[in-house]
Amino acid sequence: MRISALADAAGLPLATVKYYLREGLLHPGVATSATQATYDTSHLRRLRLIRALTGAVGLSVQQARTILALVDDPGDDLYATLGRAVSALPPTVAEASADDPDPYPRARAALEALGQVYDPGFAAVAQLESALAASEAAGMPISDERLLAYGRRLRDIAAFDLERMPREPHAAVEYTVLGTALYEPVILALRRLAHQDVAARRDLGG
Amino acid sequence: MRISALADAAGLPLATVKYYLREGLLHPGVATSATQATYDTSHLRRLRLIRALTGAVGLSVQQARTILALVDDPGDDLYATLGRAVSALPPTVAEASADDPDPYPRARAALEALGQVYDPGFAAVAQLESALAASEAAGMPISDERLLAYGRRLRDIAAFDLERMPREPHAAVEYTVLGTALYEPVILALRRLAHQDVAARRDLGG
DNA sequence: AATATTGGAGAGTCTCACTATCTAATCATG
DNA sequence: CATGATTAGATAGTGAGACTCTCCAATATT
Repeated sequence: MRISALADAAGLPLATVKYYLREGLLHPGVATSATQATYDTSHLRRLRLIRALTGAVGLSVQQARTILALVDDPGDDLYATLGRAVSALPPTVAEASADDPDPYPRARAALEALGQVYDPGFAAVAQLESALAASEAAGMPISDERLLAYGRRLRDIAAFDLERMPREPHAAVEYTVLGTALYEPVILALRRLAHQDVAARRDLGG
Repeated sequence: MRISALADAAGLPLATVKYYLREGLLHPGVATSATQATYDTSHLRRLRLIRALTGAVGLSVQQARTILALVDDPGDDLYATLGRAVSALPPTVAEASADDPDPYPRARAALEALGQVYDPGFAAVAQLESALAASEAAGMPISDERLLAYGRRLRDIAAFDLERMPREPHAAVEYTVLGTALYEPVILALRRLAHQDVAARRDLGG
């Protein structure tokens, strides 16, 4: 398959495919001459993944590149790889100053209330802190009760996710990293729909 | 309070505050002369809300303006208002062509499996469709089992949210619209942290 | 032989979210 | 009350990001 056929198959403008090649999101085809290369289904699959990440998930090209690089070339430590993936995901959050003894007080309190480990090195802790701070600043702080309600259900979801993790290391990384990113929009959409559904039922009931 | 004091209090550059005024995100102060106006704590609160929406929640200025307009001036129909808010939230999704008999097949099947109402006019349905399609295109389709697992927990979360809704209509709209947007980053961060926690426990246990 | 396509590089475009500059009027202060 | 600082409001400029276009020489295809 030549590049224009690839672009057609993916439903993308040729110029965009060339752009992704240039940016290193898409691996080059096999060169057959100075002005020709062939592409296969791996390129097509990759393009679909790129569009899923930059589209529905809402990543920038830079963020998508980071995620793709982790999937392509995971280290031997699933933990560290997941950590790197999470810190590439939005929201991007400023790094805490090294000398702050308690950089994420809200997140620390929240995790203690939930009985979960608090590791300030994990990017999601900073993300939680900024999300809690934003809610508070906007005048809608999150109560402990709400935190517990949310935390318990999300823990169930996370447990479900991990139960399905493939055993083979490379597949496990791919599943974990992509599953974290790709399923987030599903989760948000389901919550929004559940609001509607629960409200509808409540009204009908009385 | 004058505009520079307001900017200082909010921790924002003066030029940015002026920009929000121009864009209609921030209501004008009370003019005391041709070149002077005074601002109060309502302006400060609004600035904090704007930054929460454009920062942690990740909305564009245009999206934030839509959300803020809904909170400021809700219709008498909470349903319709929530619907408008949801369609202002990312991901932005293309409208289905009017003559398509089944524009959201994946979302329809999903909601049927969950036993929830399927209303193709609700923006979150289109968002769910695009999230499911993206997962599928990326090679990680969502099984019914997973959908049920997620759906049940998110329904619990939604039920919790609605139980806490204030009675007074204006407050209810504010709570619902802002709660939908502001708590989403919290939910994503908690899931990411739960992955880490569950994985850690699993490793310790076996 | 004539026409089309390609890889690769560079430049152009469009949107966004600010950020800066300017002007005339008004304030604050010594 | 003179003088420097601020202000509202308008216009213009900036830098990043994600494409999109144009070129060119070298093949491919017909």
